[in-house]
Amino acid sequence: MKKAPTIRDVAAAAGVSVSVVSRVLNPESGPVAPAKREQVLNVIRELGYRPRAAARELSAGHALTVGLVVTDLANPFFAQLADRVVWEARSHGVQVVVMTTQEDPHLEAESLDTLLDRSVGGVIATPTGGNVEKWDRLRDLGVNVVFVDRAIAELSDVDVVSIENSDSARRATDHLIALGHERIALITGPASTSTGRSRIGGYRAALEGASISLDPMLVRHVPFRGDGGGDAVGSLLASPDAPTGLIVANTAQVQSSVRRLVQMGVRIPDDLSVIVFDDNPWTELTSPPLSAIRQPIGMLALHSLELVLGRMQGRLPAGARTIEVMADFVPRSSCAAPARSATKSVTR
Amino acid sequence: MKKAPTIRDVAAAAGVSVSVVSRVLNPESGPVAPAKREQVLNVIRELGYRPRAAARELSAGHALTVGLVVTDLANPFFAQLADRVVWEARSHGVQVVVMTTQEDPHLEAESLDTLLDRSVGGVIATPTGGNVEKWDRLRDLGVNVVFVDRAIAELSDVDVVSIENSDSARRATDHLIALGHERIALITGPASTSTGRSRIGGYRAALEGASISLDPMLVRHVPFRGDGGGDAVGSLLASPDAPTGLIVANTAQVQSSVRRLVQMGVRIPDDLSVIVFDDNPWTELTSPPLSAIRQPIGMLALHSLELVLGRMQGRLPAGARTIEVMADFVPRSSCAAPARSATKSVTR
DNA sequence: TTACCGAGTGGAACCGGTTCCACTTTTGTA
DNA sequence: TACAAAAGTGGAACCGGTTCCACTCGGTAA
Repeated sequence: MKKAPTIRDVAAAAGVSVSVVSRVLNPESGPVAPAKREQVLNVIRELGYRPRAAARELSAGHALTVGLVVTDLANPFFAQLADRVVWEARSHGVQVVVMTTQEDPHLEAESLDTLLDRSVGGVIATPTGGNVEKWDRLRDLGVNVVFVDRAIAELSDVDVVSIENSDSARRATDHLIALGHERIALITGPASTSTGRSRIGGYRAALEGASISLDPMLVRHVPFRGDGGGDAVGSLLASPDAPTGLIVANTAQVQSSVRRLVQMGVRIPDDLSVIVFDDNPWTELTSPPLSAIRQPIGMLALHSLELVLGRMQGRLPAGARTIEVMADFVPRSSCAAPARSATKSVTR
Repeated sequence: MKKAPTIRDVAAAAGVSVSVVSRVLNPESGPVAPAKREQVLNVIRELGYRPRAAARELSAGHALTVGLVVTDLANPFFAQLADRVVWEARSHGVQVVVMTTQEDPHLEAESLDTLLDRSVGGVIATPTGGNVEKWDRLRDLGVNVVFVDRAIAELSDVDVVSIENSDSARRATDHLIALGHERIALITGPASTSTGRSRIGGYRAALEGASISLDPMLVRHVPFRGDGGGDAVGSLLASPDAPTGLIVANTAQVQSSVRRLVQMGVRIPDDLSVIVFDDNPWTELTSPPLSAIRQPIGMLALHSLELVLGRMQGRLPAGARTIEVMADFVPRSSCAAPARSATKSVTR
C-alpha cells in the first residue's frame, strides 16, 4: 500500500514551485508559461496525481458537495429523485451525500449537523416540517438550501421546487367528475404539510367548480409513514355511503392503499375509480393499470440542483425562488363512470 | 452570514490550549483533567462548536465516508440497498457518497477516481466487470473494497457479499419442475457476470436432477440495461416450441419482461408460469401476484457495511471474505401446472 | 531528601491544498 | 533607449484539525 502523490511531489518532479502547479490546476487563479504548463501536466499524468478534496475544502471553507436529505430511498419517488440528482450532480463535478430522515425531525436535525460538519455547499431536502431554527442556522452559516416537493411555511425565503400540487389535484378531481362521480374520496398528506394543503385546495376547487359539496368524511389526512393509507381505504369503503372515486394524493401511501384495495377484492374501476399521485414503473403493471399524476421527477431534480449550484456559485440574484413544474395526468383504465349502485340510488 | 467557531475559538474561550480541546474531542488521545474537560465541554456547547470534517480528514489521511457505487437508483433493488446502507452507516457515524455507473465501465472509472479524491475509507460496489486495474489501484491506496451482489473473477481477493445465487436459481427451477414443467426458460444476466454464471449453474443443476435436458434456446443472457428482457420474452414466446415456465433471474430486466408479458396478453399462470428474481413491493400487486426470489437486501447491506467498516478499523483478519446469504422463495399464484398444450403434445 | 514516574499541559509541526505578495523577467510603448 | 506595465515565478502564510514532544507539576519509592 503506497501513498498517493501530493502537489509537492508534482512540483518537485516538474522542477517548479507548488504555486505553479496549483495555478495549472486552477487556470483562473494566475498565469503560467505555456511550456511549464505542459511540463507540469505531463508530470501529473505520469504520477497519476489527483488533488485531495479534503485539502481543497479546508482551504476553500466549503466543499463541492451537496447533501440530499429525503425521507427514505425505499420510496420510488425519492429513489428516482436521488438517481437524477446524483446523475446530474456528477456532470457538474459535484458529489452527493445522501441522508434519510424517516420523516423524523430528530433524525433530520442530526443529518443537518452532519452535513454542516462536512461543509457542504448546499442541501436539497424534502423537509419534515420541523427544525425551523436549524434550517435557519444552516442558511446563516452559508449553506444554500433548496426544498423539493414540499415547503415550510415558516421559511418563506427558501427556494422551493415542486409540482403544481393544487392544479394536479384539481385535474385528477375534474377527471372523475367528468366521468360522473360525485362522491370522490381524497387520501392526502398531513394538513401541516404544504403538499397536503395545496392538493386539498385543488380538490376543493374542482368540487366547487362542479357545485358538489365537500364531504369532510371523504378527505383523509394520512401520515407519510406507516400503513395509514390502507387503513383509510378500509374505513372509507366500510362506510354505508362509500365513495365511487378515490384519489390517493399521498405518494408515500399509494402502495399501502393499493395493496389494501387488492386485498379487499375491490373491483377497479367497477366498484371504485382510482387515481394515484406519482406514476411508478409498476402503476401500469397492476390490473387494471392505474391512472396517475406523473411527477416530472427529472425536472424536479434538475431545477433543484440548478438552484443549489447557482447559489453556490453566486450567479443567482438574491431572493427566494419558487419553481412549480407541471405534472402530467396519465389516464389509464382504473377510471370509469360510477356504477348505479344501491348506495347511490338511496341518495336520490 | 457568520462563520462557524473553530477549535481555536473554543480553546481561547475556555482558556486552554487547542491540544486540550482536541484531547477532549478524542478521549483516547491523551489525558485531560476532569475539571478542564467539563469546562471545555461547556464552551463547546455554548458556542455550538462542531469539528470540521475536512480538517480532520486532511490530518487523518482518510475520511469517515464510504462510497456506494451502484448501477442506478431507479432500480428498486439498488434503491433499497442504498437505503439500508445509508441508514446503517449513519448509526456508525459514517456518511455515504452515492455514485451511479449505468453499467458503463467508463463512468465507473470516473466514480472511483472521484471517490479516491475524497479519500473515502471504503467502497461498496456492484462492479460493472471492467476496470480491474483501477480496482487494484484503489485497494493499493488503502481503500477497502467490498463487492455486493456481483463479483469479479479477476479480483479473487476482494470481499464479496451476495445471495446464494446458484441455490436460489435451483430452487426456482425445482419449483417449476415439481409443478410438471419441462420447458423452462431462463432470462439472466450476461455470462460475463458472476450472477449470470451462478444462476445458470443452479438452473442447470435442477434440470439435471430431473433428467431434463437443457435446451440452449431457452436460456437468454440479457444485458442489465435496455429493454432486452422484453425482447427475450417476445422471442421466447414466438417460438413454435414455447416454454411453459419462465424464470426472470436478471433483476434489472424484471420490469421490462413483465411489461412485455402484460402487453402480449399472456395469461399467467395459464399460458406461462413465472418466477422473478427480486421481490419488489409491486410484485404482489400485479395480477396475478408474482412468485419471487426475495433477496434479503437488509442483510446484504448490513454485511457489506460491516465488512467495510471492519476493514477500515482494522479489526478484521487479512484475507478476502465471501458472504453468501440465503434468499427466500416466495410462492404466489403466478405458477401452476402447465396446460396440456398443442405444442406440448407434439413433443410427446 | 533526592530521584523518578506519570498525569496534565501547551507549543509547534504537519496534513495538502490555495492564495497573497514580493520579486524577476518580458513585453509594449513613448 | 528608457521605463512602465504585464507576465511569470516562488516563498510563506493560511484553512482547522491531530499529534508529537518538551515541560511542569505533584506523588511515591529509594
